[in-house]
Amino acid sequence: MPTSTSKRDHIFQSALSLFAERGFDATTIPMIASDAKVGAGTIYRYFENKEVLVNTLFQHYAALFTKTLEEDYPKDAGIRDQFHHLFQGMVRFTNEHEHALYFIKTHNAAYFLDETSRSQFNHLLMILEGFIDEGKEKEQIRGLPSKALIAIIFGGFLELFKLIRAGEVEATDALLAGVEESCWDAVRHHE
Amino acid sequence: MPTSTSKRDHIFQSALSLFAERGFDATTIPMIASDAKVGAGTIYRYFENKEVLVNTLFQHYAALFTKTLEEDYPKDAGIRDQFHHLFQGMVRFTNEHEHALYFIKTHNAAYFLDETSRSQFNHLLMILEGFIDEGKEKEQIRGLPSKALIAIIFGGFLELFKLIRAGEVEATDALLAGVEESCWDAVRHHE
Amino acid sequence: MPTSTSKRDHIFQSALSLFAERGFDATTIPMIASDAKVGAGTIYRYFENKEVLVNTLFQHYAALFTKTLEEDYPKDAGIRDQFHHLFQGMVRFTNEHEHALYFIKTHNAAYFLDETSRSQFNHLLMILEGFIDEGKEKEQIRGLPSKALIAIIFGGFLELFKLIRAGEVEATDALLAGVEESCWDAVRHHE
Amino acid sequence: MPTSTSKRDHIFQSALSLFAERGFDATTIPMIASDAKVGAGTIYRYFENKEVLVNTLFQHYAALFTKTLEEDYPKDAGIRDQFHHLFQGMVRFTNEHEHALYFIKTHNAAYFLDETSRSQFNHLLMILEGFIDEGKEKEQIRGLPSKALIAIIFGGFLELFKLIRAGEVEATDALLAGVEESCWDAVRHHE
DNA sequence: CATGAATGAGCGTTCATTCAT
DNA sequence: GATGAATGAACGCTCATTCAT
Repeated sequence: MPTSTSKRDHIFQSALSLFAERGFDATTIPMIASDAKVGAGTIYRYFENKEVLVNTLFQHYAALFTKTLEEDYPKDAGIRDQFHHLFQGMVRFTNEHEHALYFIKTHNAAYFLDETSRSQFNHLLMILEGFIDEGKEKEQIRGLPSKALIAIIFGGFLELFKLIRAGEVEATDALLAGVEESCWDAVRHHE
Repeated sequence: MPTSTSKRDHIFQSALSLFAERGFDATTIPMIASDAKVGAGTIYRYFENKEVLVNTLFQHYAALFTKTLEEDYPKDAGIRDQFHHLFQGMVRFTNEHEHALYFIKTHNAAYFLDETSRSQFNHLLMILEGFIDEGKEKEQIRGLPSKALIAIIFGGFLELFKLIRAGEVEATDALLAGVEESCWDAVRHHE
Repeated sequence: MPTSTSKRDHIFQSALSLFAERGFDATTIPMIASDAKVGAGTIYRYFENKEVLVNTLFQHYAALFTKTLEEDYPKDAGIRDQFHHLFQGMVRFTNEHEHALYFIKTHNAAYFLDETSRSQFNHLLMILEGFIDEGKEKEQIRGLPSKALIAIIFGGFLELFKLIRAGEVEATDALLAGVEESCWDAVRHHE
Repeated sequence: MPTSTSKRDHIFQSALSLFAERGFDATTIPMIASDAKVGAGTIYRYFENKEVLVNTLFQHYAALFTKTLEEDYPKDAGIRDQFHHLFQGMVRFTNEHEHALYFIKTHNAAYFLDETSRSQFNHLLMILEGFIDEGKEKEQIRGLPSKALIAIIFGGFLELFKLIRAGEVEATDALLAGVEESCWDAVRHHE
């Protein structure tokens, strides 16, 4: 059992959930260290400094999320099916990595992100924008700024998962389907 | 016009715009003081400490926003008109208090908010939920968790205003109407 | 009585004597603060950081020493009189600024000196080298590398003052004259 | 050839050259370990801690230098020949142990030296003082504090070797002889 | 024996807060 | 009241030292 790998993982996980819950600036290295049950100095064996840590984290989960969205993407299906694929990707990804999407959403414009992180995030945006632009061309998605439409989708989705985590709502298939439908109605073209 | 009142106001305004632009943790007291053109010590004449300042600010604008939404609320009009009233309230409020809604949205789950701030924010949510619940009863709003529906509305609205501030989009009436329609479609009941 | 000026001076003096006694790397900011009887943070009101402090110190005393050497320099006198002037300058300077010359000598090649400090020191060296080169031309100073000759003069002089400070030797005029004569014999041309 | 002895030697040599080049405080244990091609922990098998290491090093080379000066000392020769012997000893010692004399000279007053190191260094000084005192008695060396005279000799010699190492000067026999002569003139009695 | 991952004390530095003016 | 110089706790980070392997 490789101890060092598990230590790096502990640090990674603690940093992810603390950054997601409190934000980068309000999360201290001692906090991460104590949450990960390692000495403060140990963090620096695995990450050059706090900014490298947050960028590594960001890139890792942005890439993972991108992969989730791209995998088995139904290129030739209808817009609605493609939307379903994307929405299901968010659901699956959030189930597997509890804080990751919230962390990405709340930190994607932060001052400390490096070029790699920004372009990683842009790649992610472009996938979503590509979908939306294609839908606009086919007149199946309404003619609003893509970023606003993406924000609506993310906003609704993340809020839903906050409620689920808080136990205020149960994550039934019906609920998920309902929110998907709501988001879809927000973006689709109505005659 | 009493000087001290205007000093308090300067501090208030500077704090609001700095918290909105940089976040609570990245905003220092000297920054606020210099932006407000007062000495750093002066801030402590009006606010016990930084957390009291941010909470006062939060409560003030949450209350003001609440008031804006409640004022002239068309109790007896149809759901769609009520929705329009609320959406227009957001527009008006943002025009009058540029950074306030963004500040509220980005700080409403922060670790430093006290009980009063949290309940103030809950009160705001409850107004919106009241509207949504009434709509659900009349089967004109879809049967989803109210908080998720509110998130979608806020999300879309704020994203729109970010784009406008960034100059990526022009704030035409048509655009505002389009986003209002999108948000409405996200929440309204479709047969 | 301007308190702040005296605080800056206390910091300056404490830093000078600690850097001279322990060296830059072994001197901590808390040490300087406690020696100067100020809070650690106070040092940063007057000096941007530790490197700026040491460079300010270096430049200040290098300039002062330069001035001492240049003042009333007997341009038209003989080499021996010029040497006497320089040696007396060292004596006077060290009496007025106990640790300064030792600090300059031990830190003049340090990695943390900035361009200004280095050129300040080069200017000082050039004065001494100018004297030596002139003497070499007149065949009154021996044909050895100027830097080696300067080192001998400084070395003897500083060692003398260490002994005086340690109380191992009394600073009589006779002693000073003797050391001056020894240094002079080390550099002068003998037939 | 026992491995452990060679490891200790590697550590010793690496520590010597790093301390001489960068100074005690700027030299880290990992630096020494990596230069010596051993693990950082291994250093602690041979030396209790960093201060013990530097003291051991200091005492070792101070003793070796002492031995070099004492070996074949021409007790019955004239003062000038004895001086030549000592000066040649410095040359030989520096050729055999490149950084040792510079390390001794730059660290002989350091805060971390223990009593043994200080007395070892005093012993070295006393040998030189013995020579000087004898010369003073015979009125062949001038009547100045011995330590000041020794400083001049060391100062000139080390400055010479710095220039040689820096490539600013070529180490010819003529140069060595010239510096020896300069130092001798600094200490010898002139009528 | 030798290693290097792990630790935490202590560094340089910032900034919320106090208080003499 | 208003100020900003002064403070020191706490930050991000380094490195001497330990100890499980």
